Amino acid sequence: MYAKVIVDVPAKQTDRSFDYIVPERMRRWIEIGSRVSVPFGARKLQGFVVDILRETDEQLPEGSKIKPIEEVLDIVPPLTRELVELSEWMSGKYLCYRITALQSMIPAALKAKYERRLSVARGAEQEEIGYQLMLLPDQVEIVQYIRGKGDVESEKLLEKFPGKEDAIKSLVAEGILEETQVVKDRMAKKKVLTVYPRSSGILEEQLAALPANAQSQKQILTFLIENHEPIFLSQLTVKLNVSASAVKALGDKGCLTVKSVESYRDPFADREFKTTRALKLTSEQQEAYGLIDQYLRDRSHIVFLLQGVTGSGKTEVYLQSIQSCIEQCCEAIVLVPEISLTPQMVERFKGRFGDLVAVLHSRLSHGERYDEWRKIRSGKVKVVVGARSAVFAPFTNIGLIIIDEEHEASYKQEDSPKYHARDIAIERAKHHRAAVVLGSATPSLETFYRAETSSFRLLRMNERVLGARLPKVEIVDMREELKAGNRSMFSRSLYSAIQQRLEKQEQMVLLLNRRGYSTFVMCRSCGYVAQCPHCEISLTYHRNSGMLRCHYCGYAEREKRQCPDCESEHIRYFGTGTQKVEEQLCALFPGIRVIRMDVDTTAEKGSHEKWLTQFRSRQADVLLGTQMVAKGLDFPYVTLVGVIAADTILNLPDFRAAEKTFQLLTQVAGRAGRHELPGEVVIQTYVPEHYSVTYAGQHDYHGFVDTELRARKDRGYPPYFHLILITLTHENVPLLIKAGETLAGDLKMMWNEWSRSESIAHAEDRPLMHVYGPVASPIPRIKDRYRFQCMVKYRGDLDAAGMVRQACHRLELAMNKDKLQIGIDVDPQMMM
DNA sequence: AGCACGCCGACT
DNA sequence: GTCGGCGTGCTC
Repeated sequence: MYAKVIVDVPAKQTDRSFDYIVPERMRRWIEIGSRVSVPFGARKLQGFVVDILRETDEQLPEGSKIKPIEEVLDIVPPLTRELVELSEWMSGKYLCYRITALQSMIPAALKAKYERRLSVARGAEQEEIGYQLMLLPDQVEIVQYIRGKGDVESEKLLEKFPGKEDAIKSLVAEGILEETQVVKDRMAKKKVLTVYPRSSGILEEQLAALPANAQSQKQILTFLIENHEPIFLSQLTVKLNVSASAVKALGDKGCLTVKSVESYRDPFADREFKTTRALKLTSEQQEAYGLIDQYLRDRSHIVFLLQGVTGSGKTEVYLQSIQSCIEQCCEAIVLVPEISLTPQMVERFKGRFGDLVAVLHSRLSHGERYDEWRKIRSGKVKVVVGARSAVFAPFTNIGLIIIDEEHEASYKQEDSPKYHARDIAIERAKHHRAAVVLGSATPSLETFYRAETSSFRLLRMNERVLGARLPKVEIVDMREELKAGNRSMFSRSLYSAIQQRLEKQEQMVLLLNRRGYSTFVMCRSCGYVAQCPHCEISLTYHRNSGMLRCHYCGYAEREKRQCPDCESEHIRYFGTGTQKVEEQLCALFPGIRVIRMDVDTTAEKGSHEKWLTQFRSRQADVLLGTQMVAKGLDFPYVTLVGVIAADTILNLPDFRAAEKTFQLLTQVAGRAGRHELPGEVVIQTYVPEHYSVTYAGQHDYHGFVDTELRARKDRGYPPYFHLILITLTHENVPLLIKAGETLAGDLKMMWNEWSRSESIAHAEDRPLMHVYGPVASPIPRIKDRYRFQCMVKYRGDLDAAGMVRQACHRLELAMNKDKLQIGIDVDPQMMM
């Protein structure tokens, strides 16, 4: 019996399976998806079994190098066969290594940790040491130390004997010490002391026999007689306010046993969730739910786009669909953007489905995450709610996958494998014959286009559940403000709107998509602009710390009073960040209470929730922040939403800039007036005539989409063309340009050959491919490496990814040892 | 990615 | 004449 194993080495040369013999004792355990430890060259590595060959004929060809598997690392394989197959699909689609795809599917706790241990070799006898072998005193000491411990981890040994690497090395070389390698998990399973009561009869007997002064023991026995089941020691002592010694005394008397038992860490252990019932659906909701339900019952694959305006009650449709899914004995995955995975969100799911829900989000510790994951793998839960990576939940019978706020950029992973959770969800759903529900008020153009043209089914919900009206939106032209002599960052409209809320004691949300204080620092005399020395990007001024910071690599330097070039003192700070807005608010409205939320104030764990809770309980008037304040928040007393500068995203070098601006404006506008109080929105901009701003002001998604689709079609962007972005980085620019030209040239040649071999029809949708570049990336240098990129645009039935793979492969061969880095992003979200 | 093997310069 | 530099190539 052989196993094909993908080993834990993300490199081109090892990006294939290696064959291993499965020893007799492992045959009943090993499965496709098993995690194993295998010898690989001189090392021992973790790997994943991707295939098993049950060949009985084990005659190996002469000189065959095949080795046996060392160990199967889990009783239950961490991956299902379906996920193993999915990893193959992923590596083809996103051009990543197979192992990278596999690793992204398992919790970090199962990432291998490699450990080397040293022990004294058998045969190295006590007397020999120091005499026959002529060891140094240090070495004798080391050997004695190891002999005393049995074996010692290499790193620990070095800590104990610092600077003695050579002494240890020669001991190993001479065969006195032996080195073994171990593949370990990163995380131990949590063990909890648990009290197991003996039979009730024994307990009652002992209770009667207790001396009168044994109050605590009496209490414990009474409790255990009433609740005759195992209980955690810690829970028992807290509940009854007794000490562990009293429990131990009862253990000695034979009333109970205390065992260390593997347990799940439950991050919600001390939270109680109010159970909720299904709400009555509106007719729109009912219609959407009915159709989803029908597909769940038929068990046939489909993708729905559930387009509902903010406040139309999408979540209730999700909840009832999940209920139906569970009733069909299937499992459900719910993806939400990381930022909206708040306790309130979790509560809605836990409240409805209780213990059947596992929650996966980034705030969990590795251990907690692993425990939630095990509940999924073992079938203890039927629903998982989580951010992007929860799409890999190891369920075996998925009926429904929901992606809320489908248009969110955070569903795209920015490092390898650069997958999009939406693609993964659809691929998995095909396999399980499951339904996918993509929910959004402002669907991405890709999704909307597919719903309009072909494969997705569109469900619409246009009414707000509580009958609340969409808020009135005022668009303020900041150029007019300037003409009228208003040089402040608040227009007259916004100023008076804020004033009014303060008087009425209502709350407001202000959005500015830039953190820090000033966005760039320039010398008025010579034009010098403070830049990061490692990244070609201007530094942002942070007033609190008095530092200039790079938002890409974290570089920081002290603020400047004098120009470093011309020594003039005409250093000025330009642009506006959240810090500056906060300062101005406090200056203009004395006594105003502001909560600022951005990466800088929410770095600390749990601070995000802390701020929101404070704001919800009306301890502040203003919630000021970057886009993180725009998503999914729902505060009854917010009646004003102000966008300080709607153009910040619009000016980015990104073909999705208009789409993102429209989505952001629509989302924030939806924050106002969701309850009884009517809402008002003020959007400040220098380009009030831009269609992304005007359509957002009219809450007109379709108007926006029509215009934007036309623009995309004209310029050859998604959804009409697919993109592949190839980024090359190197310290040396000429070499980089040469590499880029080689790459682009190769790709163009490949396309020409392909198109010549096909009979090209002159149809609208005939396959087509364009190659652009090399050009400098929008951020031309990061961490001292220059960046150039090539862009492939293509449409139709054409294996562009395959061509890119081949071209990059060739480039790597031609330029290997030159430390050229190649990054490939299929369907990029960002053009950086 | 590591790690071993192998071929050339600065030392006892 | 040996130790060790890191270039090259392989890992079932």
